[in-house]
Amino acid sequence: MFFVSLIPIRPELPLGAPSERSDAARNRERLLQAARELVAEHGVDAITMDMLACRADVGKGTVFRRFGSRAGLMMTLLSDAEADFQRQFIFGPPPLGPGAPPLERLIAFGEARIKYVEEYGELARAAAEHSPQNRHDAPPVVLWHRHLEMLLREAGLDRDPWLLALSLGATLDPERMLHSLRIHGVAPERLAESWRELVTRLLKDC
Amino acid sequence: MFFVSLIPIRPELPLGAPSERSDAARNRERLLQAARELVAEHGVDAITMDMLACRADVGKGTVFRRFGSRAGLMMTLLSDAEADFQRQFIFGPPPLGPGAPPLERLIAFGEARIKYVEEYGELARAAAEHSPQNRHDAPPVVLWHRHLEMLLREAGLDRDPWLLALSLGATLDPERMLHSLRIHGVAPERLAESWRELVTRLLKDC
DNA sequence: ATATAAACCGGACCGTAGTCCGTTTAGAAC
DNA sequence: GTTCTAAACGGACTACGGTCCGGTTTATAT
Repeated sequence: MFFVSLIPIRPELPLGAPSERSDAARNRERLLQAARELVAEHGVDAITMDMLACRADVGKGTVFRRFGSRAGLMMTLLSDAEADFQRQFIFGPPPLGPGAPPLERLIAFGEARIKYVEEYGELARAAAEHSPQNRHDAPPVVLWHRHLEMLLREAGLDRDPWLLALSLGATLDPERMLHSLRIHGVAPERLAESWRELVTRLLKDC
Repeated sequence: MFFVSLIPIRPELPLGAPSERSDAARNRERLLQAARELVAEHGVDAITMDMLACRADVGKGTVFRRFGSRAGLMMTLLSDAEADFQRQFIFGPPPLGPGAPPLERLIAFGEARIKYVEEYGELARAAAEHSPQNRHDAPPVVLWHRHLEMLLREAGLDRDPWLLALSLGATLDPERMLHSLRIHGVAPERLAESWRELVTRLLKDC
């Protein structure tokens, strides 16, 4: 099977790539492994960039050259899960993938997103922190947005589906859902049920 | 006229208050004036707490004792506008205040919120930064949320209006709307139109 | 006027994200 | 193997939010 990296969070080979130097590659692996270990041990919110540099036996500058920022590191850690999620709603089986009616795909999209947040929510939140740009215009976010917009159009909602998709995206925002789940103790099923109610009502009579 | 501070952002007299010392009062005034000047001169995002302390001729510790945090400072700067907004949708004339049917009140609420963000968006965003707690559970946020929930109930939406209100609140989130307005250049009227479309569809046949 | 306690003050200090730049090293060319 | 250069490295440095604590000021009681 041939895996396409649909919209990579962090394009690793910017198209004219003079292939990575061996020490760089080695350090990247060390950093990623160290990062995963630290996340497993202390949780996303507790790890600092110095910690990571130390654990990977690497200078701080190296960490930042590799990932650009803390958010960039988190995006990199998320990229596999993210690519998988993208594959599912673009190429996967219905109702999440193509083939089902738009309403059902919308419902499935929300449900999948909720599961994603249950599993990777802390990472996703950290990947968007301290930067409205990352939060709203990161490539994966734009892709979800376009997907929602397309489904709305398919369902016959022609009045500014772009902005409406933004509203729906806001409902599925990781930080928001995580807050409901963790702080207010809302059950994931209840979130899903509310999402279903929301999109069902929206698409009625179109 | 007697102004009630409905849900103060920052309760200034915690009910058993041994009344503020005169030097404290003087410093508070100096700080607020300096803060407003700095915001006017450099914009919300550019001002730092050191800058403020320096401009107000006050120690840094004093700034933080007064406001608790950068977000706290911003809340204080917002509190007048916020109290006014609250008064309008609770006591003001219809359709924003009581007296109009729920759908019209919802529409008016969104429109008022958009105007608010146009005017105070940067402050509002800064007041919520770096703290999901502030962003989602600050007293004013809880109040808007309850208001939305009440209107949804009045309109006959009985399936988990609490969560549905959360979704609507997400649509009106200052950071999100500000991003649409400033970065994507969406016209306020278009935001308002989209909001109207959203709530109208949601409340149809209830 | 004086004593006393509580509230307040200031600025040194800390942790963390992010930058800078002199030094090292991989790898290509010869 | 030697030389050369661009890329990568590392860690000192900066900026900023936030904390701490010894000294000072205010208000009150006597």
